[in-house]
Amino acid sequence: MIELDPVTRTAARPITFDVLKPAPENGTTRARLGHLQTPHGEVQTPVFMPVGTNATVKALDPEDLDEIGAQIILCNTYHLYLRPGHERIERLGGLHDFMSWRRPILTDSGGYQVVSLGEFRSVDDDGVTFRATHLDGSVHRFTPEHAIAVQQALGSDIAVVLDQPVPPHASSRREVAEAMVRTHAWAERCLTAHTRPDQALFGIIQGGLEEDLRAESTRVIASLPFDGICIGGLAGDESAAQRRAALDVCVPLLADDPRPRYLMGLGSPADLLDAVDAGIDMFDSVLPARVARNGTVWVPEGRLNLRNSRFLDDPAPIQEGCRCRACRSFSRAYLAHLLRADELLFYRLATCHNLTFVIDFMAAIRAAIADGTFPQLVRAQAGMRDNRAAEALDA
RNA sequence: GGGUAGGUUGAGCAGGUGGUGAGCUCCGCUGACUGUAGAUCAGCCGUCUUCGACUGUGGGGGUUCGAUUCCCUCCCUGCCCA
Repeated sequence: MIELDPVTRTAARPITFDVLKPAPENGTTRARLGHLQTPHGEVQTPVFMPVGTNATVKALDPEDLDEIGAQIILCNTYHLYLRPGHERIERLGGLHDFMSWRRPILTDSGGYQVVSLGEFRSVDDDGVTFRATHLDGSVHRFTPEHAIAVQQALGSDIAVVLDQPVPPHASSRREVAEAMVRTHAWAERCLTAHTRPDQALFGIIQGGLEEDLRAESTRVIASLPFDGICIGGLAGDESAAQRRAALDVCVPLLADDPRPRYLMGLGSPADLLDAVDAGIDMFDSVLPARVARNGTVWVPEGRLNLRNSRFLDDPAPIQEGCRCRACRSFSRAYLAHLLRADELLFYRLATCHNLTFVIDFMAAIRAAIADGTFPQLVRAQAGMRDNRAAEALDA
């Protein structure tokens, strides 16, 4: 049963996005406050989405995610297609039931694997052929239509088109242009293939670091009836300044566009702040969780590497006043011990902390936008560097 | 006391029967990580003046141009016998 929009008499969109507080007219910032309504609940933006590639945010369960305050998570189409299989998940009641996560889910299309599995795939105009090298080496074909079919079977709230990102520094202008044109063609094919009425579909802007290509891609993708606009190909090896320059091309062209803007793959606090300032509403990244598993935790002053011997006798929590389960109960010394002993609890606690840190950081950003102090927040954090915490400890 | 197998850089090993032992794995130290082939990866891990140099094969002595290697002796460890 498809609900009809009372005004347009067309099928209601699966999601709605309302800008609660637009960017100020005076141009000091493009940061804005938004509200996203999905079939599985609402999301306050700007938002950070933890990544749960294999239908789990590594080391956490849904109760942990609720406690952390995750509003929406990202899962991966390619990985779930390979294992356990999208049809199996569909038979088992869809991705939400399967993983027991009741809040919204956005699925990535497998487009990122075009880059990350660069050695194990080939791209042509019709799609991508992957070799599942981390499993059995079997060969799999992803076309735009297939990527949509898998995501419809999974039943995510938001699906994403198959695209072809390119690594910014390893690609010539011609390669960037070719991948962009292909991405545009695939975007249209995804729109045609997509039929699930309770699932939104986002398009993806590409164009590398070439200003004119970014602008062209923005215009093309924005001209299509997507429910949201992703900006892809940016959380790679480009500098913060290059990334900001690209955003400053894309976002102004979307100034009058009512749809949410999602910058794919960004996750460090400094990067998030800058991108919100540039006008981005949604983010995802493996960074906070991966970095946590590898021993680094984030604090307001920067980062702490719990592998460092200095923490073995440190009775303080990771971050004084932090509400996460690691900081509520445990010392840095205990966490440093768990890490050295390869104890599994470490991964859960460290991940809880970093995700709580990022999610609280986004909440602080929203609060600052709401009360008009966001530009001050940007200025206050302008010197934010990753090694400041270590310097503070040494001082 | 007799026999036997050993003693290599924090640990565990490899190698080496006259001509370069700094090789590996742990441990340890440090760094990286951004739409997850990542609870992973990289560098360091005897000393120093560190693109190199020096020292180092249980201790001492001997043979030799040259010894980790051959000889003598002592110490230590495991096992077997008494």
